[in-house]
Amino acid sequence: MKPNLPQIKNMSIREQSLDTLREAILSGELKPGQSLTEMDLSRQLGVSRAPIREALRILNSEGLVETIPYHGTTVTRLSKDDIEEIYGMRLLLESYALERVMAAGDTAIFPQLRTMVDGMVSAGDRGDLSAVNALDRAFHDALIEMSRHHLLAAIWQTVAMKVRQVIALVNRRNTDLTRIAHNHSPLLDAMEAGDSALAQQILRAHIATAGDLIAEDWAEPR
Amino acid sequence: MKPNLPQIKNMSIREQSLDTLREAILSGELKPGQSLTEMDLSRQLGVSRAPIREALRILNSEGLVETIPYHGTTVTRLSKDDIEEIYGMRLLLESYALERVMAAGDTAIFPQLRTMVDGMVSAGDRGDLSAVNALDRAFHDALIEMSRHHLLAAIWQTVAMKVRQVIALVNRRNTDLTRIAHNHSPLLDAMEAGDSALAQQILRAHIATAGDLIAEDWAEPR
DNA sequence: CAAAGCGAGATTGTCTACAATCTACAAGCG
DNA sequence: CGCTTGTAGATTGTAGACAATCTCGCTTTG
Repeated sequence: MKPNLPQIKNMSIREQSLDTLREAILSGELKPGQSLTEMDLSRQLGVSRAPIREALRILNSEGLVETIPYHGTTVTRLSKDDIEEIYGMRLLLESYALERVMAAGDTAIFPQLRTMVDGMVSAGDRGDLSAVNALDRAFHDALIEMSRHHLLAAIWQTVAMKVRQVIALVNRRNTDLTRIAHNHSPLLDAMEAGDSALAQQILRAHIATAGDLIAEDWAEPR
Repeated sequence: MKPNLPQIKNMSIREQSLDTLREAILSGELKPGQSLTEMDLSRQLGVSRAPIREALRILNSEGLVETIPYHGTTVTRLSKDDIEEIYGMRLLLESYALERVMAAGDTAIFPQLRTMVDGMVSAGDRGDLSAVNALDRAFHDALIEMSRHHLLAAIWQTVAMKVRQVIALVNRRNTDLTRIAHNHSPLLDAMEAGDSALAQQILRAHIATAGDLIAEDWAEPR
C-alpha cells in the first residue's frame, strides 16, 4: 500500500541551495570567517541570486552566517566561549529531554536506542569515525524526539547544528571517540533500569566530558 | 564633542518589513491562521515582493509563520499543547539563567531589577495593564541578559516572542496581573538575600502559575 | 449521475536589470 | 606631509517581468 518511492526531487531551488550551503558549513567545507558573495554562490550553484539571498537570510537567522549590509556575508566565527555555551545549552536541553522521557515511562522506545548504541560501539571498535559520529547524532536526536516536545525539538535543531559544526572543525582523537561510544551503553542501561537519577548523572558527565575535550583542543583561529 | 545626532534611519526595507510584520503578529493584529499573500503585503507596505519574501523566510524560520509551496503563508496556529510547551521551555531557560546569575554572584545588577519590580507593582496597583506587561517583559529579558550567555539569549528571543504572542491573544484578568506583578518582589528578595534555592522555587511557581492561567483561558480557535 | 480531464485565475518561485551603498585608492588642498 | 574629498569597482538592496504550480469550477464521458 505504501511503496515508499524515492520521492522525486521536488524541492525549490531555494531549499536546495539552503541545504547545500548549510551542509557545507556544518561539514566544515565552508570555514568560519570565510566570506560568501551572493554572485559567487549563484554562479557556483548555477542559479540566480534571489533564491541564494533567501537561503542566506535563513542561515543568518539560524546563526550560521552573519550579514553586514552592503558589506557581505561571512560564516559565523566560533570562539572557545561559544563552544562552552553550545555544550552548556546542549546539556540543558538533553537533560530536560531525558527527564521527560523517563517521566513518560514508555519502555517501548528503548530497543531502538539499543540498536544505535550497539552499532556505535562496534563502529568505535573498528575505528570507523564517521559511523560513530553519525550514530552518536542519531542517538541524541532520537532522545530529543522521544521527549515529544515540538518546541524543544526545534530549538535542539539549531543547537545540534552548531555541535555538528564544531565537531567537524576539530580533529577528534580516536581514543576519545571509542570512549564516547562506550559511554552510551551505561546511560541506556540506567534508562532501561528506570534509574532516572543515575541516567541524568551519566548524561551530564557524558556531555560535559565531550565538551571539555573539544574545548581543550580548540585552537582560536586567527 | 558628541552632539548626539538622531541617527537617521538607515534600515533596509527588508528589516523594516520584518519588524512591522513581526510586531503585527506578536501584538495579535495578525491572528493565527490568517493567510498572508505576498502581493497584498507588498501593496500595503508600498514595497516590492523581494524584501517581503526575505522577511517571510525569516519569520518562517522563527516559527511565526508557515509557508506551503505555491499555496501561501499563514500565521502559525497555537494549540493548548503549544502553550504548555512554550511555558515549559520558558521555565527551563529562565531557571538556567537564574542559576547562572546566582552563581556569578554579581550583586551590582540587582538595583536595576528592583526599579523594574517597583514600577511593575505600582503599575499593577493603578491597573495599567500594558505597563505591567512591558515591565514584566523587561524584567525577564534582563534576567536572561544578566546570565551572560549569548546562545541562551538568542534562544530566549524566539521563546519570548511566542510568549508575547500568546499573552496578546488572551484576555488576562486584571487580578491575575496584579498578582503576577506582586510575585516579582519576593523573587528579587530571595536573589538579593543570596538564597538561590528559594529564588528557583519562587521563579518556578511564578512561571508555572502564569502558564496555567493562560492555558486555562485558552479557547481553541476554530 | 459520478468521476476524470480541462482550463482560467491566483499565488508563489525565479530571473534579470537597475539603484543604493560600501571600500579602497588616488587626487586635491591646507 | 597629512587630511579631506572624490571617483571607480564591487557588493548588496530593490523592483518588475515571466515561469511554474496550485486551486477550483466546469465540461466531458463512461
